[in-house]
Amino acid sequence: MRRDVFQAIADPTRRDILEMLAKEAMTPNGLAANFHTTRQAISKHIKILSECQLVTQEYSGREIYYYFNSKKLKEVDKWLQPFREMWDKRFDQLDTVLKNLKNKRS
Amino acid sequence: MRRDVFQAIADPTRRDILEMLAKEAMTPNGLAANFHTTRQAISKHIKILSECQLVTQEYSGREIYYYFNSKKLKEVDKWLQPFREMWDKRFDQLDTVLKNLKNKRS
DNA sequence: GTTTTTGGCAACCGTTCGGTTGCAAATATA
DNA sequence: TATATTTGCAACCGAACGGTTGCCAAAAAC
Repeated sequence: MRRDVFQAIADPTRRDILEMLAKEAMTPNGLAANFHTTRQAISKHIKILSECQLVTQEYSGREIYYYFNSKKLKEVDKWLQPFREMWDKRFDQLDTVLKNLKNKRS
Repeated sequence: MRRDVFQAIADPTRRDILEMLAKEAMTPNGLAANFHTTRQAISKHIKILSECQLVTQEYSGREIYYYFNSKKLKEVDKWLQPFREMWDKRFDQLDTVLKNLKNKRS
């Protein structure tokens, strides 16, 4: 079972969940109310997000509030970095991009 | 068949392929030589990358050179933007992030 | 104490995924 | 022309994915 951030954000529903949790911590039921699926389906998504630490939890009686953890998204940002330079700056080809990738591998 | 950039980069082999193509255009055989799988497996990955326009192709006789298209990765970058502000700047919580997400939805 | 609400867990189902093998088409080489 | 190389396509396989239903435990409400 591969479980990394890239795979976690591959699903559009999970991306929506992350966006909602970024605004405010929510319970599984609270989240599920915003989707056209069952609570269990959402719970499965939450479990995946938890496993790669994109969300954390906090118990409050019988309710569980899930919190978004932005730090883990850094991994994606980091991977994106060398490519970003390809469209960001004046050079729209290799050059420093190439160097960065080579350093990365060494 | 859902075929978007997020799903395309979910697979580690495909991310490796993109990094290689960012350095230089390559043929399926050339790419496959760098992996411990069959050429056909790599071809399948290339097909997926092609379908969401992360790579383009150019024929040269019987060979096909695949090129990396960085522009499509902007979609990921764009989605990441509001979250990036959560770890980049002084505020490590909502605020402008919240605003950005709300504008995005409207 | 009974009932309702919240939420996890397990089993199941159809589909997709990543991979392999086999084959055919097209180009290059002998 | 015969042969070898490059590549895509189709069929198949086991595993994972996304979803559902059913059930049970714990906390809250009555």
